[in-house]
Amino acid sequence: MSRAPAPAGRTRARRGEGELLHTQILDAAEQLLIETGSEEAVSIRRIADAVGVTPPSIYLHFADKDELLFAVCEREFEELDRVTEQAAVGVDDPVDELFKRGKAYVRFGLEHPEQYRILFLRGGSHAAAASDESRIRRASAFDHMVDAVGRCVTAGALPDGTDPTTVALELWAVVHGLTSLLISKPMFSWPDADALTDHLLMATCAGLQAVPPFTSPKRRAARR
Amino acid sequence: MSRAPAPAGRTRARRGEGELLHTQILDAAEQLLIETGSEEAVSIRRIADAVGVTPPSIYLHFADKDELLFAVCEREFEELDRVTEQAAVGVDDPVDELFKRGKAYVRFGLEHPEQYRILFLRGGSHAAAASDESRIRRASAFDHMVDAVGRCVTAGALPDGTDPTTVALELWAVVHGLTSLLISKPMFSWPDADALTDHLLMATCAGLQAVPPFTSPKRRAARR
DNA sequence: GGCGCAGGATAACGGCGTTAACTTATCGGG
DNA sequence: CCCGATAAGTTAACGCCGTTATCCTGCGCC
Repeated sequence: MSRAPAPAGRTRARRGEGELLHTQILDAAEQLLIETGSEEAVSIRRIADAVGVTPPSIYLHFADKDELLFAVCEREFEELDRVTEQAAVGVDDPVDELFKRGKAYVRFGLEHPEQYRILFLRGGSHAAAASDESRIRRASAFDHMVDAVGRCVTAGALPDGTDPTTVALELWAVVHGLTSLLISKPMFSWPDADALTDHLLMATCAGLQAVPPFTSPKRRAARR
Repeated sequence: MSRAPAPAGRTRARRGEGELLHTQILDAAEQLLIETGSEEAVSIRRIADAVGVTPPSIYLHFADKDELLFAVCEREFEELDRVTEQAAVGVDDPVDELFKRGKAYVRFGLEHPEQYRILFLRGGSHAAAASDESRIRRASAFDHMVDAVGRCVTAGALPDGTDPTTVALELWAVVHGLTSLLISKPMFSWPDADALTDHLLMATCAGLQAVPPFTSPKRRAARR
């Protein structure tokens, strides 16, 4: 695993093309992350070597390592949105659409475990600031899920008074729980992931139809 | 935040009492993890300083840092079992018991976020080998959950033919999904965590009662 | 043709996990 | 009573890491 001594072919970018290195860095980091399958194996120095540049040059384009890794995964997860959208095309039954989206989500997470870990299983430092609501929403996969839940409500498949955002959060929690457990406990003797996702989503949807919608406890016990 | 220059009071253990340092290391690591709330801030050197010993001495008692951190959290999560067991005492309705256990799980995770992250949100290297099924089961909180689901089945609250282990996995995924999202996306504008847990667990349980039990897809489509 | 500045490179700092080799105190046995 | 074996550490060092301050260099415009 000796660090490759750089492609050596790189020549310095021309005047306006500093942005070029930016995407080259992202590409190299992404490939390293996929090849090694481990975040800690992706070091600034390794990325720099892969691009054919010295480590400090990275900092001309990214504030720090966290931002770089997050940018890699943000790019990767634009594909998550594409995949889940793709899974929903041509599906008429809005509840079935929830299934399809959920299954596509789990499948995608299992196919990109290390990126999934970085995006969703961290918290520290500025990563927390970088993963705030605005960025999650800009990824838009979540918003699309909210819309799909909304269609279930208007179709009468979910009770009146249901808040689509809350239900989307709940469904997100379900598929995220499955995905992250499957990723981080691979030694566990799991049933078939796809069938399990199916069953749990079916149960959850059936349950959400049967129980009264979520209400915030704001005044359920007025002021303690 | 200058590293404390060691309590300086420590004197070398006597002949048979090498194990003493073992628990002192665990104590110091646990306290550092709680104080700083971040895994990366807990370094071997800091732990050694806190105990009043030099870094290599740690390796007389732990193979590497992963094993140390995991040991810390394993200890912490024996308390998870205690807490969830406590939440279940005196609860007659077996389905209500599932609720109580789930809520206690989420609450515990939110109160010990960094330990939760280490135990459940990693995967790399030997950590994967260290978190295999046998160790999860020895933590026994999961086994207790399986038993609780079993009681629901025998009480008729869950359909005949239900596999308690599968349902326990599903419920685990639900509470784990909520917990880990709440931990790693704190900036998101969440509804009240307790009420959300309540609602999602209620829906999931209602759904599990309503839909047919999980069946493995072994021959659902014989050989592709 | 020279000069400003974008696009890098060099060198270094402090911290990290880990290892090899050495030291020291304790304790059972002669 | 002392002595050597050995448990319980220490010292010194290696190679990696992220990051910063500083310096260089050649493209493109006047």
